[in-house]
Amino acid sequence: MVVSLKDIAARAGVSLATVSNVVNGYRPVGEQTRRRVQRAIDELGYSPNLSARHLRRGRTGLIALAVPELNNPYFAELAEVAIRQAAELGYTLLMENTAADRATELALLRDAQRHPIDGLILSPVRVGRAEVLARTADTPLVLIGEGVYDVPHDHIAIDNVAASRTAVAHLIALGRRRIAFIGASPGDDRHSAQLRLRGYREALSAAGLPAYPQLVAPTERFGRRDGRRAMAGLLALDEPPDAVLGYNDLVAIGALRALTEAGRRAPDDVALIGIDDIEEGRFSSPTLSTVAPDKDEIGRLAVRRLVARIEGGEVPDPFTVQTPFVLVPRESTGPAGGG
Amino acid sequence: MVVSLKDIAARAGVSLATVSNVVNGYRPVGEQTRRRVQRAIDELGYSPNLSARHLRRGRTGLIALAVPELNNPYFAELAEVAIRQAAELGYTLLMENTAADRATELALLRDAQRHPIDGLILSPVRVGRAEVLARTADTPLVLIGEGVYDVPHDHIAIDNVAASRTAVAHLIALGRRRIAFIGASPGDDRHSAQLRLRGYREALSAAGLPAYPQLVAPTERFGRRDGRRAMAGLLALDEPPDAVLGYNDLVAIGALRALTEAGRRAPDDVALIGIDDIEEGRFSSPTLSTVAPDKDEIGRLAVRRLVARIEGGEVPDPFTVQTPFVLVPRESTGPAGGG
DNA sequence: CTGAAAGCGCTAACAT
DNA sequence: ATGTTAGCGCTTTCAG
Repeated sequence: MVVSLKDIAARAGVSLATVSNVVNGYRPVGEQTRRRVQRAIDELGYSPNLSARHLRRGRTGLIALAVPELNNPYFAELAEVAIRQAAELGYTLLMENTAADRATELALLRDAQRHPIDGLILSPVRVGRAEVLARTADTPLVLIGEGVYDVPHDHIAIDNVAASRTAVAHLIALGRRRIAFIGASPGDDRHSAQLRLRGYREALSAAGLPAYPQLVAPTERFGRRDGRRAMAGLLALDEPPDAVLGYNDLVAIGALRALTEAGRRAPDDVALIGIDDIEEGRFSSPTLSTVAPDKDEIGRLAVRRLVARIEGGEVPDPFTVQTPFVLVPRESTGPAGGG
Repeated sequence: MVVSLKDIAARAGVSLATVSNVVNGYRPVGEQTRRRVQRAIDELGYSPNLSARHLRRGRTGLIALAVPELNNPYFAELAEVAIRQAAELGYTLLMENTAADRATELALLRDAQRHPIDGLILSPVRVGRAEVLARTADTPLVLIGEGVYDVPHDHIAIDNVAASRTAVAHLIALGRRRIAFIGASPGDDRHSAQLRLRGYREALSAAGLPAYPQLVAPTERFGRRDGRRAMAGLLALDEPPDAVLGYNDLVAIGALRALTEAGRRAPDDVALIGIDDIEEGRFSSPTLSTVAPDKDEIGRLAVRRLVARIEGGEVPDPFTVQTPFVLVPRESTGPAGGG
């Protein structure tokens, strides 16, 4: 049987409003009354009907985190943090998979999702500044992790250009000279791929190294198999690279596999580095060097920011936060022969 | 601005009920009327307020998938399938992380989650038959993937005993004789760990091989680092194993890393096999042999079954489905020296 | 085929 | 400190 406020009110001999106040603490309630109501609640096992509450309040208590791939451990790790933070703030977090699909991202921006939500955290990869600016939906929006800048929304991201510059500088410091980049975006979209490519070029140029176009390998998507295929291509060159930056750790791990299959070794023949710091990279052989964003910080900040927007009040203007990152050298770029 | 049924009704000059019928198709509507209403809907950009609908219908359109680790790629892959299937059936799927915590699992069984849901898919690891039987909540429940049998609920799982028997038989067929199992559950819970251990023992016994107790390594949890620690322990034995079955792929990958760190090789020194067939195992070096459950089937079936229960109608009695699995031999158990 | 109206359970404004 | 009540937006029964 399902008990409602009314049942509690009847049992405790008080009005609906009083029960509601005991439950929500919106108005003070006398100690005696409170106890009686609480007892009725416990005895009858009442829990509020959230649909009714939501209808009345105009809010659902639900926020969504939309990411391009659920399967990517980076996003799984991020989701874990975000879910916890959301729960702490009294919200439930819904995972949404855009599958890196432009239409899906646009639909989300338009608020056209199946379930009503109070706010959206979006990791956009196929929409850019223009589409975000054109948005008319008024559900609060927080952007994470990609390169859509200068829009009137909160945005939490690492500095993609600096991250990839750091990675390449590390390779250069180790004496590598023919450095490849795997995971350029073939089209105009996937903004972060372009930013990471830019960082790669900047690092080369800063070191006075030539940029060989054939060492920039585009990929369709950004998973392990894409990294493997691209690396196989690079190894088939007359002069293969002596180091590789992968767009992310997954791509780098795919590249590592291609290397192994070709009978070459990292870091001896080719040094490898990725970006993301997924746990997998700590257990590969060799372990994978990477640039580690602060996932905890990103996840927590995104949720807190969004909830602040939803609940209104004294919220500063939308702003972009660049969260810190650190270089994590591991075996795949270690001194050759180390291992 | 937010448009409601009333706005559409006014615009189209019809009653609320008619608009509702155009939207839901619950009763037939005249062609003329339908067109007029549809135009109003398009012009004003109406979309139903789901909180109101849910309040009225007594359902939320939300189902939850509760798993012990979001981070485990096996569950991420499963979630991806389940989310898609749910969407196809008009439901939104909520991910819930039990963190393999008994209290959390019990709370879910009691329907004590933050958000109201129409049904629950649970992968229980710390509760057993008794707790499930004691459940009084009437939200439909589908169990997946673990060893809670003979309860009046739908249950989708592989045959854990058979799966691990198959894995060990494979190792034996390759000539291995000192076979270890990593990932025994230290306590009484984590039922599936016990089932897989049983399969391991059955396979040894069927082949007339001795079961060395020191080759059964318990782990606290079931991640990569647990596998690594346990393997390091096994390698320190006077007579280390010549093959290892990991409770799951993650544990096996951790074990593989420990092997590499110890300067030994798979499969030459120790053959390795896991269970789950996560993508990571196709890219490790060596690639990881495994027993592959049909994740697509499990995810789809679980959701379909749950939705059938929710929507009532002609639903057969609760039943257990054992989904198929296949042995996937890869390099980690390949002929020694093969690569 | 269409309309009127009740009411799902709750919160919050208005009374007392 | 507590009670009364309108109404959130929708579905669905009852009338016509």
